[in-house]
Amino acid sequence: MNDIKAAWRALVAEALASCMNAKGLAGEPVSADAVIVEIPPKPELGDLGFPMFQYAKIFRSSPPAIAKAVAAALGGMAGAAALGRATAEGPYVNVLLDRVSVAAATLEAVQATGSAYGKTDNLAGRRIMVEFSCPNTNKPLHLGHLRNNALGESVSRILKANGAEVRKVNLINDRGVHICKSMLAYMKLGNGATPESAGMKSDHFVGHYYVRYGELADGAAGGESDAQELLRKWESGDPETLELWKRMNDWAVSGIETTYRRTGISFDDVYYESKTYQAGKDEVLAGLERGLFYRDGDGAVWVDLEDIGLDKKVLLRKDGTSIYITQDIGTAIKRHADWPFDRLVYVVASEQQYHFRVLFAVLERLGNAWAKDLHHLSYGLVNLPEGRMKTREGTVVDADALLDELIAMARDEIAAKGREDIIEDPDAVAEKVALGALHFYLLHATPAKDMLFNPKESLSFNGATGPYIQYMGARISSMIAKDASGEGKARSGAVKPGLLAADAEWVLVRRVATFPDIVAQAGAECNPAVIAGFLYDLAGEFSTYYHGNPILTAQDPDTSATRLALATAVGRILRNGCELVCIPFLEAM
RNA sequence: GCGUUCGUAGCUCAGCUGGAUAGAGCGACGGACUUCGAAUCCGUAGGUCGCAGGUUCGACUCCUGCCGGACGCACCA
Repeated sequence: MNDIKAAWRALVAEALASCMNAKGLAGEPVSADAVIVEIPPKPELGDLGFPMFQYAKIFRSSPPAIAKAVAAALGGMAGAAALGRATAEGPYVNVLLDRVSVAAATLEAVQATGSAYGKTDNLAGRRIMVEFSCPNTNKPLHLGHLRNNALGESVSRILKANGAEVRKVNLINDRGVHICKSMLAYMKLGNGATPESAGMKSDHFVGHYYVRYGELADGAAGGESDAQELLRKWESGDPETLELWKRMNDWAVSGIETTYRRTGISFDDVYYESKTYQAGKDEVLAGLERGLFYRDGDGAVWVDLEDIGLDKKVLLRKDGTSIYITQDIGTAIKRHADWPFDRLVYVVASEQQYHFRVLFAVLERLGNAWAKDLHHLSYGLVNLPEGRMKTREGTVVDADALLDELIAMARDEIAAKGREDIIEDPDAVAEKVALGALHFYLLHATPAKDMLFNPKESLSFNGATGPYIQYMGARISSMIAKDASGEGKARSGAVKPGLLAADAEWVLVRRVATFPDIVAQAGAECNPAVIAGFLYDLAGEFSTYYHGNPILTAQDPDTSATRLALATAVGRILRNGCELVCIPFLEAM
């Protein structure tokens, strides 16, 4: 649709120029890029609209008068007549596209490209690394991670659909005081238990001890000196400490990986903080030697960023151990060496905006020219009706528990609708419906905004939800299957694009034709919500359409065949689009 | 205090680089299953787009100020 818009902008610019000539007006000709296109609020007004307000000064006449002149000029241009019809509507020049040719071209494009329909080459040749998830190994994933994972995976798929070479990376935060807390609790309260002996998923097992750290003397007192002490033993390489650390980390990581698998999330490469923090220390010390940083009286290393509106920040503690930002410095440098990227996107919550501004500034100061290619994709928190999720208050929405609940609900829904015997594997379908619901919910809102998760109202499968979109896909798949088995009239008819020119069909044709533009927009903005919203609109329009327009049982075979071709194209877009927002496409549900 | 960000219907969210009457879903109320799958569809009610200025032919959209919320400004991660 963007190409059609571009063509018409050029035509309107040409028409404006000829009108200026006709009136003997001097001045800069209007460039096609400057012409504003929009979609008229009502379909009957046209497919494209061009406001004429801005030309009133040049023409020294009213916008409606200009619109009439421009529409008349367009009417006399052979190039325009072939593409559609221009009319003046008040201060606007509106264009009615030639529906038949657009419909024919769109259906043909969808059919010819199939799973590739919608892809662009806007980012061709670009290497983009996307970092997301980044779990701590002291507890299982929660709802906030699910938003992060969905965003990271979806953005990666969208960037790839725009032609980029994408590398998805994870960073496991497997060292630090918080890890030591769960280790301490396990040492004192664990009695040698294992996830197997306790009958718990291994990451939940580790998280259980992290919570129980509060039962220890130091933990209950709000102190953490014993954990700091253990961290020092860890950094000095104490064998016993390392052994326990490795065992507990393996439990945590393998449990978290299980959650990734069940949600369809994957990575091309995984970095471990325990392996990169040392590199960060080295970089900081090298920067210190070069005079980029300074050491205070206590021995801590600082960077002064006040000249660019940031503060003075500590990069190394007085005892020489590294902190959060230290390892991020090392990790970034290592990543660029491993896989030189044109862009690195960090999918991290908005609460860390300041951290990333500092990180990028430090990396630039260290002389890394690619620091300008670092991008923080900031997203808002997932809040609960009672406020923020807090581990201590037990208000954290656990990822696995939420998934289990959604799956159970989907399973009940399938049973309630009496479809257990119709679909092949109800349990597998229930899982996919649950994922569709979860991912649509997490991705339909603009990333930057905080969002509210109200369990009672959010776990619905009706209305603007993932399952609504999946349902339309299943209905279309069902129709296609019936046609293939010989039901209906479509097989005896021929596809006639001329039959798609009516308003009802045109709504869908136009929407389908817009899909590549939507993919491009989502890629440019790194915003899956653009795709999610589009899919919901398309599904809704199709739903309205097929309620009022019989397809397999249409009056005549040609109409049936043509409508089925349209439905097939819609199904294709739903399938391609769902892939981009991590919503499983279902043939039946 | 400083910085970032958000404020659209009772609730959850859309609203394209400023443009024609601000749109959905949920909830409420009323309709539609002997007919391609009712996880659906159709209709009704519901908004001075936080407030006040400014820029503009035109502002939900841009600028300023104020009010309100969230987050950050740790030798925690």
